[in-house]
Amino acid sequence: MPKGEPSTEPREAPQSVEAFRDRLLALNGQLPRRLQQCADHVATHLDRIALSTVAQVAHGAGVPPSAVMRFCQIMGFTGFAEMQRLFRDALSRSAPDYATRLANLKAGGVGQPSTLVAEFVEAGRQSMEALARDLNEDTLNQAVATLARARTIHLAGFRRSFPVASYLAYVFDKLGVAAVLHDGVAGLGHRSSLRPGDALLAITFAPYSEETLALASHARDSGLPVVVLTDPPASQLAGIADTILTVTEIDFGAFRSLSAVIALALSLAVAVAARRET
Amino acid sequence: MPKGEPSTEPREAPQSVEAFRDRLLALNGQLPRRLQQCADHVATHLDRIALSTVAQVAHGAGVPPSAVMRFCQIMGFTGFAEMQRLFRDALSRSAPDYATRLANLKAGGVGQPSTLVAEFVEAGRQSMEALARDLNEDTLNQAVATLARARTIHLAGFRRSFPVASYLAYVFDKLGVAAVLHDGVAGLGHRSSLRPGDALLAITFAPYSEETLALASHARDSGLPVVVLTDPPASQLAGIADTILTVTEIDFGAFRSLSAVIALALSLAVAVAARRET
DNA sequence: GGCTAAATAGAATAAACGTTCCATCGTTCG
DNA sequence: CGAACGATGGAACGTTTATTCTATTTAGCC
Repeated sequence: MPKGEPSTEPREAPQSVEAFRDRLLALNGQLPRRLQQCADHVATHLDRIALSTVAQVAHGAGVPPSAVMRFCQIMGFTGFAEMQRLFRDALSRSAPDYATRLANLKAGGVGQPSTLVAEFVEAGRQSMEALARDLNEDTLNQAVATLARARTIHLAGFRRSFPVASYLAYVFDKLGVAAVLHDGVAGLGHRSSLRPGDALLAITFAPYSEETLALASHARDSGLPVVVLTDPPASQLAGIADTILTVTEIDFGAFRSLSAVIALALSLAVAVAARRET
Repeated sequence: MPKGEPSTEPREAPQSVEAFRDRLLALNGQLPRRLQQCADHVATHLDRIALSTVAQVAHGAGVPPSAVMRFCQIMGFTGFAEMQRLFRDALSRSAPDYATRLANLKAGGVGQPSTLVAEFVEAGRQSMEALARDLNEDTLNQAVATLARARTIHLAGFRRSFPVASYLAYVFDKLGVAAVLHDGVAGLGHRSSLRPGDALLAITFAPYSEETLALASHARDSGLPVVVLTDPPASQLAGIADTILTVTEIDFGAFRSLSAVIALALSLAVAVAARRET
């Protein structure tokens, strides 16, 4: 970063929420007290701006309304109204009339296929939000580190977890990462393929399948690290896994969309592959 | 429905967006011209209310502002402000600070696992929205009808579609619907299991896998109905499928989240099972 | 420690907006 | 055909909310 601090000088207003965040970051630390309070509060409640008044934002930040106005001007806007428009536009673009469409699909009547689609879409969306909200970054990093060290990654997932495991097998193959899918074909386990230096990635949801638990125990006994992808609470698994990644998948009826699980699994796979290459 | 038309009489205001829609439906057809215009416009742009002014809604509906005010009162609210509060509350509940959280995850830095999660979550969410937006209900109903008539449903899906096919096999099994997963284990096809009265459900994305195309052609030649779940444009498939369901899955990098495909596939399965039971 | 400049808070102002009211128009029913 | 009622549009009103201004305080610098 060059000397001098030109970033509080007037400039044109951010044209997107991303640009807004960038400017907020650039300003951080070189603002007077009250404006810094505004910046802090706004940064952690970006989504509220679209629906709040100046007075509400000011109250949230613990400053008088006039401080919020100065903050808006420092950010490059003529005032609060112009800043708010940026967030309102973003908000209405993000949900053009998605909600309406969903409601229309649902309104078709119970049992109609389109109603089911709406319900599953809704369940998937909620699952995604839950994943983003509850993700434990430390645990994820730990899982990536463990798997990146492994020579071969063994994948376990049966019944409803099998699609996830098989997708991981496909993705690891494409990424050039050695992985074995324990699919139980022909009634055979692949236990003998577990070698020192390998790791096990198990996907299982309560009630846990016996095959998965057995395989995990076996791997543990052989001294291999075990990473488990499951749903909370994972209390039963504490004894047989080194790293436990939990993900809350919202069900609709008896079935789950797998959206969040797959998103997490994919991230894990891509991160592991990236870590290996470097 | 009893005689008389009490539904335009004063009553308490709807407490939820669902209740609002219900009341809108109940009122439909028994409103004076201008109020009906308001109702029509509001029904198709439910999401805009939260962020619009009276003047904007009025302009959108092609009526003077005072007509919108009367509409709000007919709906049971004291005025536009009270009605708007309902939608604003719903909007802020739906995105508590999901957007902020996503941005924070992304801000972790390129290559960080948490950044990947944010990207996959975002891709999944967009895919879901695209599905809800673009779903062709007629085609879906047709697919359900076709599969519900089949004695046995044959499932085809290889490579990255295999997780979807295998999940469908699991779900059909749980639902008590006869289904065969053509998994290509041992290099065998299951062609001989295709019998008259059966149907084929194939999942494949461009570039289409040869196995799937071959199986679909074979089924077609045998006179079996073929339903395909694929991505647009599906022009190549027109010749070998009776029903083509398209779904746009947003990719992140080289991989797709499968969220939308799975949601659609699940809906299909549950609808087919429901249709059979009756 | 006093001088200068920036920062702040609160009140005053102005704009935007929701709401109400009333005169006019159209429709229906006697 | 005419009276009565409901619907309509537009203007006036009052409230809410953004914005500006200025006196006062605070912080920085010689």
